[in-house]
Amino acid sequence: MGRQPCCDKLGVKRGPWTAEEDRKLINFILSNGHCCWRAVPKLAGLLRCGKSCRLRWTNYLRPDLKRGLLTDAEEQVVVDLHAKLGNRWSKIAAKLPGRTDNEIKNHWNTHIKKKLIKMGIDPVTHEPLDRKTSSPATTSQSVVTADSTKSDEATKQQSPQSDVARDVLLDGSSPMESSTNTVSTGGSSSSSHDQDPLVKWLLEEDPPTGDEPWLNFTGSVDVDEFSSIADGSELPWYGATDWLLDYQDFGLGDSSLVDGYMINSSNGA
DNA sequence: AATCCTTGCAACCGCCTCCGC
DNA sequence: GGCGGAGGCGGTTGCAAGGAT
Repeated sequence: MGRQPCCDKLGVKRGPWTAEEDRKLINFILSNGHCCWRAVPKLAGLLRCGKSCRLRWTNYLRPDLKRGLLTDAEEQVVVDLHAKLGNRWSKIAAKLPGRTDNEIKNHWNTHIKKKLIKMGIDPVTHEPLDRKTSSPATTSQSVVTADSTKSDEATKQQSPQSDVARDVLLDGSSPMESSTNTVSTGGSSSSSHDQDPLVKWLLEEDPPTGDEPWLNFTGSVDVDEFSSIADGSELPWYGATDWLLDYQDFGLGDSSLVDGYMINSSNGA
């Protein structure tokens, strides 16, 4: 049986989102939440597929997102988590509030990977590159690490060798050494992950907090009235929307979005 | 100044997992 | 237990911006 496409490709817009589309999506989710992504585009008046809407929201529009490059400390956590979890970006992202799996994945591929290679660390196995060639047994074990994205068991059997990358970063020239140590307790001498509080934290399942305002926000804000909210303090995520002020930096400053959502600008300016 | 190359990131695609029926 | 729909995830692509030549 053929798999049904997630959405009818005919009449579905693709490519970069416009400010107007963003505005519609934000308006809709504010008013209704996102109970059913497939229905969102239709109800929001968007010619997008639900998947695209979800992606846009989670990766870009969500009000709790941090913007900008990952800090050194965050980068360190990513390396740690990657050594233990492999390419499970969503799990890694879950431990970094305000960061998305896509963002972390991109940052890994564009920054961290190169950094590790430069340091002589295999970004896949987190082992020294030279050791990889000299020890086939170790390498094959490390492949489990790399392929462990589908296997929690494999992840738990991870070799302690995977700490090498973290250790190098910690012992290296990172200016965030002290701050990373607050996260990476156990440091370079951690030979047993079971005793590492970080590992416990890393492998912990995230209990759903249910506090996410955009999930719980089922109030009936009238979209048309929304733009009339003067100071923004009535918004569920008030205080977490600073990034919206940067919209003008994205070249969207002249859009109608500003009228409706740049509430903080009228507040702070 | 023009062209080419590299980099960074948003977005898409297809598969996987979960959950309700 | 099987099936199908929906959401989630990770890999990959395409393009714009910046840098190098």
